[in-house]
Amino acid sequence: MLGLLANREEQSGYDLLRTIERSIGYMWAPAKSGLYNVLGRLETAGLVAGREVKERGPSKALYRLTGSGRAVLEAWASDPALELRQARDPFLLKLFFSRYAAPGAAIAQVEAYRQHVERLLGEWEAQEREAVGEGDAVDLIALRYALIRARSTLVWCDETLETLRRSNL
Amino acid sequence: MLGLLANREEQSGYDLLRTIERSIGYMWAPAKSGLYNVLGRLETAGLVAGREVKERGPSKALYRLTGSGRAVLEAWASDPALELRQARDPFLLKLFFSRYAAPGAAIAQVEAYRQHVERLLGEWEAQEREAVGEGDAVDLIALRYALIRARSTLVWCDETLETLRRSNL
DNA sequence: GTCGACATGTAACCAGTTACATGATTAA
DNA sequence: TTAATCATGTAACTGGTTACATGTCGAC
Repeated sequence: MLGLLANREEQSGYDLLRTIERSIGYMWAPAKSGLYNVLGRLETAGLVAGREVKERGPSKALYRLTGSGRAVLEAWASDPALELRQARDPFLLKLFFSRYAAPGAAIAQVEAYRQHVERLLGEWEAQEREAVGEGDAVDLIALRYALIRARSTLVWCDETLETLRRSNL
Repeated sequence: MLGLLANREEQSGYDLLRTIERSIGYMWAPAKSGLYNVLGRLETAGLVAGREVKERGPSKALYRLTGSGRAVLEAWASDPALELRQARDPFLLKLFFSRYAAPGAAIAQVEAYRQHVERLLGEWEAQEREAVGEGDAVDLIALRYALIRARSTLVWCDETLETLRRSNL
């Protein structure tokens, strides 16, 4: 949240939701209620400052980053400690236990997954084309991660489908 | 849990923890307390049956899958619906906001991440060699997913490090 | 006599979700 | 007049986590 507020002057919770959709949505997208919740807690902590605004449309609160908010953001971004979290993929877990599935189920699942990844890849490639226009190299680094992963996932899907078909699963 | 109990006769919570470590640990590994908790709830639901055992060592409960447990497992494994969850990667998020980081911080983070992924890759490759010996093709499918991802992540790390060094970040 | 593996849990907390609730304004 | 977009939240729940608590047994 702090990062999203850092280079833009004043955004409402609603604005932030759309900013997220257009930028980091593919790696971090909170639920609406959660976003408003953290915004409130950040304000209480003095890391962001909000002001009420009433102009054409329902009234809203516009938030900006405070000095201590920026300090916290910079400390976090500079901290070299890796925050690792287990990559939990329910699709993969189900596939692992596909020996207990009905015949053909594993193939159907991988095919559906492949289609899903292909759709995501298309979206991210579109985002990449936009970002290249804006010349924002850092945005691209994170996006390229998603792209590379998606492409190798497709390779894995094809390999896996072949394996499954050969063993009649 | 049901899947892990399906092809093994009777395991204790402790046994399951080690089974997880050796098999699906790289994609799903609950905390101890959580595991005992779900085991209890599965028993209440009648999906697993436990019996108390006292033999050299502290007393323990051995669980086996019940008939309805197996039915639930098979239904889940056969269900073609994709359970998708957002891949949230705090490392990537931090990198995205590395413009607010101290000079050199981004490079240090990617280097640490690269090292971490390389270590994981080594573990998984060892696991792969073991599994090939046992000829378990389905275990390998899931593991190959992790391997392919890890390898492409390393490619991305190198590409990213070069980009960062060129732009003096 | 103390270390490590075996073995099981409780309590408190945390990050985040879904479902629900409310309402203003604008465009078709 | 109806739907879409703007705008903000509460309550309940879910799927976990960490820290703590307790103890047995064998090996060295």
